[in-house]
Amino acid sequence: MARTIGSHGPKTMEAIRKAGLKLIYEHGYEAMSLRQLASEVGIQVGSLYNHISTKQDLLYDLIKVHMDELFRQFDEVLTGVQDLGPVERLKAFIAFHVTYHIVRKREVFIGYSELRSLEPNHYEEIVSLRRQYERRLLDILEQGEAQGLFKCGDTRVAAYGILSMLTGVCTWFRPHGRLNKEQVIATYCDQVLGGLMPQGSDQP
Amino acid sequence: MARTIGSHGPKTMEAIRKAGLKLIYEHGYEAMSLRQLASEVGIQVGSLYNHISTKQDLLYDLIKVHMDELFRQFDEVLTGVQDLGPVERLKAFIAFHVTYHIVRKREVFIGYSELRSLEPNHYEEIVSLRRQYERRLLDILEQGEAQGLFKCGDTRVAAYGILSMLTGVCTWFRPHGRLNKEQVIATYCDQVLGGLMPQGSDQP
Amino acid sequence: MARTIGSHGPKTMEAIRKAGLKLIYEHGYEAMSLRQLASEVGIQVGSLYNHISTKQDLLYDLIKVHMDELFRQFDEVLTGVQDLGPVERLKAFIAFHVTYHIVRKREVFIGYSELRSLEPNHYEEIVSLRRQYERRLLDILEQGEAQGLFKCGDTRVAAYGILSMLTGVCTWFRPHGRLNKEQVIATYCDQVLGGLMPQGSDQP
Amino acid sequence: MARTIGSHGPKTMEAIRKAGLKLIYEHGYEAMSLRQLASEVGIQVGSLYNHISTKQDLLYDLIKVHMDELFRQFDEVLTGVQDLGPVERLKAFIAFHVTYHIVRKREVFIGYSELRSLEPNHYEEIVSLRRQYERRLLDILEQGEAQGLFKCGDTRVAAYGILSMLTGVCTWFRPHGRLNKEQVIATYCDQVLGGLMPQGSDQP
DNA sequence: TATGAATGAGTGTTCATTCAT
DNA sequence: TATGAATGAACACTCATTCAT
Repeated sequence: MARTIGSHGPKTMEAIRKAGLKLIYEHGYEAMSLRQLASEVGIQVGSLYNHISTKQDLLYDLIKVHMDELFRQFDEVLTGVQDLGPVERLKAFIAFHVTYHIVRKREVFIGYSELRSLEPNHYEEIVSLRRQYERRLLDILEQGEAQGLFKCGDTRVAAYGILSMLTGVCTWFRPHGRLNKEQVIATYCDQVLGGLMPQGSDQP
Repeated sequence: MARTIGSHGPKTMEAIRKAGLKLIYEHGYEAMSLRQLASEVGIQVGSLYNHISTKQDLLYDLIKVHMDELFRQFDEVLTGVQDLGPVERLKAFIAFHVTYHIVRKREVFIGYSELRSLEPNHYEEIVSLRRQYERRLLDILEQGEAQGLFKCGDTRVAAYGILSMLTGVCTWFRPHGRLNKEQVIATYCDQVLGGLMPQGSDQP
Repeated sequence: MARTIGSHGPKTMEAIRKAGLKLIYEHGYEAMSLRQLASEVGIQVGSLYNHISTKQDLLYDLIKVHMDELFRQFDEVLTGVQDLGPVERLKAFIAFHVTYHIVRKREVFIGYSELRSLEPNHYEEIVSLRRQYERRLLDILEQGEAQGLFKCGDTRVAAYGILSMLTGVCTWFRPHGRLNKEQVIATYCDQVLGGLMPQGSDQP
Repeated sequence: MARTIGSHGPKTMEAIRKAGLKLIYEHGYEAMSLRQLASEVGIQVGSLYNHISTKQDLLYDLIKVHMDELFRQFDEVLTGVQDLGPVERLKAFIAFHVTYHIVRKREVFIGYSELRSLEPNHYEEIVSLRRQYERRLLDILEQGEAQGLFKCGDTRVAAYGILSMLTGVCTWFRPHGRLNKEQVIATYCDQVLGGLMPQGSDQP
């Protein structure tokens, strides 16, 4: 009984990824059982293995795809400002990072909270990607520091601080809450840039 | 002739708490098995139950004690500056928060990453305590805003941002790394206060 | 092409019920471990859960099916004498009850000795069924009493006594023992009916 | 710290026996844990072992003491009628058996329902005692049969039936229920003796 | 591709029993 | 005699994974 045109295989895989995202976000990787996952998808647990190889691989896949997408969107957005100065590029970074972390809050949350559930190989790979992403921000800060526009104290500490601050939105931002995305971005732009201005600064 | 000095009961309980802290920090609550825990402590798995009632209760106990200690130390430290202005109190808060999150990095990490592993009752209680702690910072920011010393955009968003930034240290700070605790505190004081200064300010 | 004839699922379930019946009869519900049960069936303990939901549910299932079968056979047998008088119907009841309790001695034994191992819901349901069964006998006795054929003293006490007497066979009757089933039935018919006859009883 | 006069040792043992009787009656031997028992008594579980040697021995002790008491009371009561005829002695037996099974319903219930929980040695001993007790009734029936006073069909079957009937009271009799003990005894005397009477029985 | 049944290792928890104090 | 802590085996149950159909 060969594969027919109407095969719902890809649909099933997509349903698995979606349900996996939801369940891991809600209960954590260790706490999510494949029985739960299968039930959420509406198939039997054995059938999962027609689509995934192991539970671990599903986790890796979700995180890897998220990281790839993070870089893809980053490049798409930041390319438009690559010729501008550090201040403009930092603003663009903030806007992008906050937006992505609001829109993909579950992927993002899993992407760092379940790192420790990854097997060593996968762990190393993803951590390396995260470092590359941090480097994107570090580059901006170092350039700004070199041009006398920023005064970071320590660029690495500043970068970690900024990333922590911005990433935090995925834990408290509510889509229809008191503030909209743009207001949050504006607030954080002020706060971050104000924090980096050399004394007597005049940020807008 | 009841409890003698040589009694090892309390010692065992302390060993369980210590090992539990370590293992949950390293592998997560769900991934830590009581067999691992007992083995780390050096007793049989059944013996754990002479000291804890359930695995869940151990988690709750670790988090609750940590929250209580957080408030206790906060009160101890902040009492000394309670009559000073918002700027000084914010600096004291930053110094305290960073210090606590460096010294108790494992308790702190568990305290938010394993919230979802708490049973509903426990969850509500701890989340409520966290909100009370956030309020401490909010009070400082609101007072500063009222006195025209801070310009937060939105005090709540600012508070979340500051907390995220400061809390982040527990994930990357290394005791004998490039920077010591005081340098990190100084850097973050500049960054946070700079971010809150209204006009072309000149924070000390 | 779903379930095929060779599928051993139903066979396994039947083997579990059979082995469960045997082990609970021999050792009691509490004393029977699922490891014993699985071993008796020839599968791994975890595989049991492809067929039963809990140990408790297996017990309930065994007792419920037995009670249903008791009523089914009762109706089948007693329907044939429903138009006859109380004496004939009591004889039919005795013959039926003794027969069933000899043929299904294990189900019957479990059915009352493990009642206390049932969860409250299940307990209530089964006890209610048992009361309905007792009522069948009570109806006969009351009708006989009303027609002046029986002199029970107290119909309820008489019914309990008769049921206890007849049910006892499942603890001592041996299939190829000194007496066969028909002889036991005859003896008990004499004894029960003699005990209920009004006339000629000259004991003080 | 030697044994003082006020030692409550015997009192503790008595409390253990009483609590054990209650808990085994309510939940069964297998289902009763020594922790439950200790808690009911108001001591720690380890302290039980100052009074009992094993859980099994407690069960044996409870049953053995009950059997001894059964014989002791039987002898006390039946001695008074040992020179009378089978009818009077049967009546005395019925009155005694019912009385004992009402007053000591828990001991009696445990005495047969937990037989299978006894170790082989203990099991054999108790079963042997039970057979001796049955023999007491058998003697009466055989003598009555020999004298033409009873027509039992089969004395052994009749004895089992009578014992089952009378023993049943311990499962349904309620001290302040509709009927008092004397009424039950009277009813069963009529029923049993009526069932054994030779003449006037015209049922086929 | 889906299913239901199987596996074997694992889970948190309870057990009767022991023993130093 | 009582205690609290320890033991090691056992418990019912769940897990991710496999595989014939």
